Amino acid sequence: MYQIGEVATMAKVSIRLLRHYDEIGLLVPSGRSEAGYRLYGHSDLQHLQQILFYRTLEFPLEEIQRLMSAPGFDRHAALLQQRELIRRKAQELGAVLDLLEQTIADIDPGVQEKNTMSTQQMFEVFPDMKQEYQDEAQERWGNTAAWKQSAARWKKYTKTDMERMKQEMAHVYGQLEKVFAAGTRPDAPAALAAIEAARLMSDKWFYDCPKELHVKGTEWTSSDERFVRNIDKNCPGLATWMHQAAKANLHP
Amino acid sequence: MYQIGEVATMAKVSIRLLRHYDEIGLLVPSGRSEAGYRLYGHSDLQHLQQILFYRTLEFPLEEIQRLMSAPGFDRHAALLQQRELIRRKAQELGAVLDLLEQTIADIDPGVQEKNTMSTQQMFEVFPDMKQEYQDEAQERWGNTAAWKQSAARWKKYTKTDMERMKQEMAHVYGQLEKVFAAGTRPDAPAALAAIEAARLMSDKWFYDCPKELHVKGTEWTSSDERFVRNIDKNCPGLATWMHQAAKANLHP
DNA sequence: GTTAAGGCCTCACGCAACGGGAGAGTCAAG
DNA sequence: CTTGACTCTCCCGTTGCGTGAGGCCTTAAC
Repeated sequence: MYQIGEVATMAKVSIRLLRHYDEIGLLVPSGRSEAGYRLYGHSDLQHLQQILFYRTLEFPLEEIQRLMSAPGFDRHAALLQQRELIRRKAQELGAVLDLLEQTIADIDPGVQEKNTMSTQQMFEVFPDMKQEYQDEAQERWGNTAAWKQSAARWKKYTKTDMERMKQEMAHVYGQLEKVFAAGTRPDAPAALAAIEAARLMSDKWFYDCPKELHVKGTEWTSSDERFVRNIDKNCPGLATWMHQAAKANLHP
Repeated sequence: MYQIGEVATMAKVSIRLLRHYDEIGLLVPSGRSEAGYRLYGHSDLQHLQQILFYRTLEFPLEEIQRLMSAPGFDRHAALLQQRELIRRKAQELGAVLDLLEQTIADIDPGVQEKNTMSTQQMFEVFPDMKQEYQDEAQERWGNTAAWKQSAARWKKYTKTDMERMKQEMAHVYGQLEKVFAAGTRPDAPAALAAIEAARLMSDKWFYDCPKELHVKGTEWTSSDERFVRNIDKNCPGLATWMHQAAKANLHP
């Protein structure tokens, strides 16, 4: 367990930043000392590292928070994606470099050759960092309306809300795993009950989720390796089974 | 002459940003239409490009403004420096990439090998963007105290102040050039008067500038090719001559 | 014992760099 | 002469922290 100052020097960030991340719930230290000192464990450090990776990609903090505490978040997959995005960012920097070279060449030859560079050229490569990468993350999720709603709701959740949500989720997924592990067929009543509970949870915490959308949702998660790996962690095949159950639940 | 919207689409920035840059005096369009519409000329576009380069390097706007309207600012030199800095930034990104690879490798092997990565390693490479590059720009200037004071003063200057300053500077440099062009020796009374005027101007607009510091200042500018090129633009040898005059002015 | 030096805590305000309206004038086209 | 696309000037809101102020904890030195 490290104190806040140690973490700050290790990660070369300010103490204030760590406190800020605690305030907004992005990185809540896993313990407190008797005197109220923040105590960070090793998992917190991993968390922080993740956050810093996202930050180099200029993700807004809120986005980072949503991503990292999303139901299907998988560290390994996230790292792979980040690698990809950082590669792309490096390429962009390369483009800027090229533009610089060009610009230099354009005004270099001695006194004052006429500017041969078109106004289009002049600005072609500047990174529009604002969205770019986030959009990518969203595409994977597919539906934008639902996404936005989810994002909007997250804003309002307090820490206690989050706690409650986590508990509910654990319970619902526990049920699903139990039913699935028992070999229940996805159109059996017990399966339908469990999947319905999952749907209602999505509806409550994330976005309006009618049965049709839930079918879609389970389809995505069962076809995206990142989610599958996480959902199937304890129960291989669960993701697909959930999708089938959701379909069966359409016409009970 | 382009309207604000055209510039915005060309440079892929928001209209609001352009207005903001106008407000803070960073990029004041070179004209206005009768109706008060901002009109941007080609030089404004060049200016904007410069600004965007600096912004990719995450220079604070105020810094950019100071640099670009500094007495000895030279576009070509600036471009060269920016190239260097962007190269460095690309390297940093590369380092982050390496760290990502390492981290991935560290948790990849199947189930759960123990984390072999030290906490130091975990954070070694994250760019401390805050200062880094600006410091570089400052080093060139040498004296930090004077620099800071200069920076502090700039904050308070209004546009009209800037106008007045430009006029004064033009006048003082005009005098210097005239005296110099006449072949006056740097220790002649006319030279001393002109250099003293220059010193007082520095003192007034930039930072407390006793004669000793002015000697230093002229020494820097006469040994830094970027300034020399600008000062000597019309009068080759002026920078060095000013340095000598400043020395002579120590003991008039 | 106490006292001084760090490190930590919680407010709380401040700041940069814009985003996003509101309300109103301008300008070409139909 | 009106409509739609642009533009203008306020002015308030937001994100991601920086920077104290004022006060408690802990340790090491006098």
